[in-house]
Amino acid sequence: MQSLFELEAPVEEVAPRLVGNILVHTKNGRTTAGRIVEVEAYGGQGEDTCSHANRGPTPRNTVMFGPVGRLYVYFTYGMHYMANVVVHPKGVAGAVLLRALEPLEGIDLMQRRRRLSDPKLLCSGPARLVQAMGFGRADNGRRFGTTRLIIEPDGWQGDIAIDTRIGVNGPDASRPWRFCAAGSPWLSRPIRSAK
DNA sequence: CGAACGATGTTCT
DNA sequence: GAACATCGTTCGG
Repeated sequence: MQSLFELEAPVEEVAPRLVGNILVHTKNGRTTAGRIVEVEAYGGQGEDTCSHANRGPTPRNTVMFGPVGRLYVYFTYGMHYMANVVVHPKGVAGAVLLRALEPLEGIDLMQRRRRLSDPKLLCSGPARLVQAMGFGRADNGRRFGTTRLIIEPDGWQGDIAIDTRIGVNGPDASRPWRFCAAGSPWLSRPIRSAK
């Protein structure tokens, strides 16, 4: 990723721009990669009741407040990790949750990590893609832009489908902050808003 | 099909 | 003590 895609902008503007780019992770000499097809935006302190950052900094969410271009990994539901790209719009916290990838490279390794062969189930969900890509707690705060962790532009030009975020509650749950590659067969769930 | 639910443990009130 | 940015399985129509 050359210029971090101008990540220092409002998170709801950065999030759709990340769709179509390729997430690349190299671990123990093996590379897995996938096209980002689904993301969600999460805002800063006092801006978004659905965001971990809403109530201010805590031990868990410190990476969200930190420098731009880092990976924010957290643990939830007693068994799952999820990963975000940290965005830094004008000094406030913000992050883009990675919700689904189209598997492109290292699919055999993804299948081993997931203990599944069905390609549709490898990266179509925030906890699934984290497992397939080999992310974990140790990757919280890791910088993008090294050979180990890259977001690669790819010239992808497709339509963005917009929806409300999945699995959140509260006043801001109805914000249209879920951004998907329109028509992609790799989404975690279908687009609902077109109903 | 879709809806319901249990697993499982960290985080914050 | 409750909630949790989920997943995989089971159950019902």
